[in-house]
Amino acid sequence: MKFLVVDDDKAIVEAVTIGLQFQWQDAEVHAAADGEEGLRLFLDLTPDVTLLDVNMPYMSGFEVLQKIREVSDAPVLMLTARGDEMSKVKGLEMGADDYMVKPFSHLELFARIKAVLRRSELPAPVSAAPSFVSGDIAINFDGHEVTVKGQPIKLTPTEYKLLYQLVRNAGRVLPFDMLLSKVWGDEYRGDMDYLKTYISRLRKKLGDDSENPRYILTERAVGYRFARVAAAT
Amino acid sequence: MKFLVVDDDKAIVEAVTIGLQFQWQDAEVHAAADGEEGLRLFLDLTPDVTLLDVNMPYMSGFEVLQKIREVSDAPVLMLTARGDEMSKVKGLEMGADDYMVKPFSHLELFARIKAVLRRSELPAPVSAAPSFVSGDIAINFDGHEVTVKGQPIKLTPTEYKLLYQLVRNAGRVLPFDMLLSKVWGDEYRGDMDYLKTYISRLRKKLGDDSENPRYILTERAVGYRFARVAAAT
DNA sequence: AAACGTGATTACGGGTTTGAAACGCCAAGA
DNA sequence: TCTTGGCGTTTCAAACCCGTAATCACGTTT
Repeated sequence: MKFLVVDDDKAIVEAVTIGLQFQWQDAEVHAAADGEEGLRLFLDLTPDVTLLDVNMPYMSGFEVLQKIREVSDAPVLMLTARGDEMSKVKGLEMGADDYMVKPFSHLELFARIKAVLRRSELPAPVSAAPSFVSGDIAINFDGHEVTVKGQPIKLTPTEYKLLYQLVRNAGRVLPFDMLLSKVWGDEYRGDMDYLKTYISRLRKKLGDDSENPRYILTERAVGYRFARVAAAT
Repeated sequence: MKFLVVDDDKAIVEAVTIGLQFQWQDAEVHAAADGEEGLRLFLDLTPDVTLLDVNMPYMSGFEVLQKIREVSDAPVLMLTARGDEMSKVKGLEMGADDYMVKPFSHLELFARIKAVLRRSELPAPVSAAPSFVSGDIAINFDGHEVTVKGQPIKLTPTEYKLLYQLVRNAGRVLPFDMLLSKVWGDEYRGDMDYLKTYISRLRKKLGDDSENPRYILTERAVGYRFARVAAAT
């Protein structure tokens, strides 16, 4: 879940950021301190939810909201110190999804964000096409599906996680320690035994030959690298 | 536009009614003075928007909301004299779209109703989607009707919600925690027992074999996935 | 009042995955 | 050629994960 927080009050940004990361484990929070920067980040990042302060230098929250609504229907919650009616009504009429007056409770903010997300979360089109293809291997990340020469193969969770890390960084050498910490956890750094075992299992399932590997290449004393191979026609 | 106002304070009902009729010329406003009547009217009328007071005789607004959410996703705004945090958060978590504390400005109320309507009317593709078909299974989202090989089967509300989540994201792995939070609520994250039981029941009713499932596939240690199957001709 | 349907919990069995160790092989350097 | 460090493979028992049946509590219906 990607959030954008636009507010010139650093204390608020920080507090909200921490709260969001606590509520959504996969929260990716970006922050902007003024309207212009906020709009730029919005266009760049296309966040899932935007929290927008009204009173800001350079460009007010209303202006930012207007620009956002010209190109996007993404959920926007306005935050403001002013509690007056017309400001609220104006924000909502302009297309904001909710409007909160500072100071607000974090619990309420999160509950309102969830309420808005419930409504706006479209069924997010699931593409049937694999999201990664290399040689005979195709991977659909949405469905955790891996096929070799069109045949689906079964991977255990750990095998999948390892393959995922390799493929995500295809073409780049991943140091052993980095793979260990990403797949097993930080405390497993240096424990080559796991890696050796699982790389071997992966190669077997992918039909790769360690003597002459096509996919998982070994960089001696450094790490592994997933080969970027032209898709088989 | 059909509204339902549930509140035991006649003055509020009357004022809101007049306001609604002023704002929406084609407004059709129904009123109920207590929770039971409110629920009954809701089921009878299927209003476009429901305004629900929390403190009412016989059946609290929370109870009414819960019952409503078992069968419908229609927009609900809670109204209350109590302004305390937990009450707001509870209402929003239970599926309310907004939560206003009395006394409130009519302008703000209408602005919020409009904001909620904007959101809830958009997912036209969902409600318009005639039905979902996969293999021998056909689902009519509008009527909550599910048929297997042409035979209609009865699902309990919880079973339906679970199936709905799976089908809505057919082809995508849904993590256990996500299913738990969507079907039972955020506070149930980690409680695998519910999921296991209901998945088992669903599979039985759908005629699916867990050893070799056609529809609900298990991604060990990750989640469940509804198979994307070509419709049986 | 009794039967029923539903949702919430618990307990248990079977299969799969994982961790850990042992062994084997190759390549680089002495 | 020998040695050693670095990587690959296999094996097996313990741990874990999932499916299902059984039970309980509660509210509704007959």
